[in-house]
Amino acid sequence: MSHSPCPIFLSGEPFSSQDHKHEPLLLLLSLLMATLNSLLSRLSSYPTLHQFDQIHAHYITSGLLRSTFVANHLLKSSTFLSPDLTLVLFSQLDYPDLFSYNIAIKSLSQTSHPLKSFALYLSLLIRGFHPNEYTFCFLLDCCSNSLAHLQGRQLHAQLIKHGLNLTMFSSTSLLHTYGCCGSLHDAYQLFDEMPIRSNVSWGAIINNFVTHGELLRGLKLFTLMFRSGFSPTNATLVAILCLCAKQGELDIGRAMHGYIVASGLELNMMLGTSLIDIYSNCGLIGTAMEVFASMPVKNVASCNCLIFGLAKNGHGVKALELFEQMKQELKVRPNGVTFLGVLQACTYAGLVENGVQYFIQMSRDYGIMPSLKHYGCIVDLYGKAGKVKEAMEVIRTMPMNPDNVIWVALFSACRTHGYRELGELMSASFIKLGADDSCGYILLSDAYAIRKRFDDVICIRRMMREMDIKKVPGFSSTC
DNA sequence: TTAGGGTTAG
Repeated sequence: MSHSPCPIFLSGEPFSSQDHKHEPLLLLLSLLMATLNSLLSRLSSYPTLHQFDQIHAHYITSGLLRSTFVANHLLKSSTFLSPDLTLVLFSQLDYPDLFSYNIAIKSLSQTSHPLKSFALYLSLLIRGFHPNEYTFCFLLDCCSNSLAHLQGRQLHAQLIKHGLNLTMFSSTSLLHTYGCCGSLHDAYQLFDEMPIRSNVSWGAIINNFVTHGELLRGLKLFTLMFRSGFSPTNATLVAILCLCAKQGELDIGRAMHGYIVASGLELNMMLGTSLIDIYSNCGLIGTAMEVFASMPVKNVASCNCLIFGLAKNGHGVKALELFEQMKQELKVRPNGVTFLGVLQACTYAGLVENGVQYFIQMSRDYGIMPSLKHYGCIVDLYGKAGKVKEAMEVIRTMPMNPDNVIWVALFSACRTHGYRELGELMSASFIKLGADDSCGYILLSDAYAIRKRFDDVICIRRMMREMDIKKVPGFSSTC
């Protein structure tokens, strides 16, 4: 341990190494600090609740907890366990300092009521503390997590008041908060005024535009970032790739892929999975498979992504082969999402029996309880195969209420496989329930049109107009 | 003397 001349505060009393009459006491303190350092180092990694409780108890019995510095270490380590635990500990502090307040505010940002942190902010001001950049970063996290635009603006004013508005960390946090609250103009203005920027601040502003669907503006900034001498972080690349996958921007996705290869970046889980998503969404399933094969490490998300890609590109059997490979060769444990992909693959390949077996396997072998989405897949599996009665039986026996998606799957099956009257009856009941999903109306109107009941078709279409229900136009994401 | 900004994936 170092014998720093820095005063150590125990019970509020400062001792200095320069004070000779306290030499025996200092020796004792040295021993105490050695023990303390050893204990603090045990807290520096991720403690288990049991370890935490042991150290907490030791601090209480030894009286060490009366030191705010020691209490702060305990407070910090409690954040690895639960924000509620941190807040309880904070409430028990007799003399919290700014550090303690900051940790408590940070913990509140991770709870379901982040804006309670403003009461702590007020309290620290009343106690005469001067908030620092940490305080504002954590408070802004609270605003971002609760989409509190007004409070974000109030903090902006406080930052100006405390002379911290142009610093890197607080500006980046603030522009992120503005972005989260949809205030892209404010975010951009702030970014524009920043005297110094980092690749994180570039990433934050690009992410703001990209997450709001403004791919071109994001890309413009992406180019500008290179010109300013900054390189994108993985987070920035993945944000752009995600939007490319969503919007079917194959050329941009390919250019990003080219950049990743040229700059020698490792195709990690995030980047690899995003590329698989783009290529499979754009119909280039072969390239998606090549990307998957070139990934040095695969996890459940990358496997799931390719299983879905194969299924929706009409390679149901290959998707099931990958599922088996995932379990046996890659030793990756499937999750609930994997089974959604597997069930969809069975539906597209018409493998009803296999699908039912996988549905059983999911809970029996992996302990995954089927969700509404899994039941939806089974209804669709039976429905598309013309087994309408089995599909109805699933709906009758499932432990939760069916949603619109499940009803629409059943209506479609009725229409496709000749159960027209049943489909009409269900669509009519669905509409009577006051559903605002356009599918029920469209299916019923189609059913009437097939039977040349055009007066009824007009009636349904009029109802849709009056209730302002619009059919979502079809679109293709392939290029 | 302890903390920090963006974090993205079926």
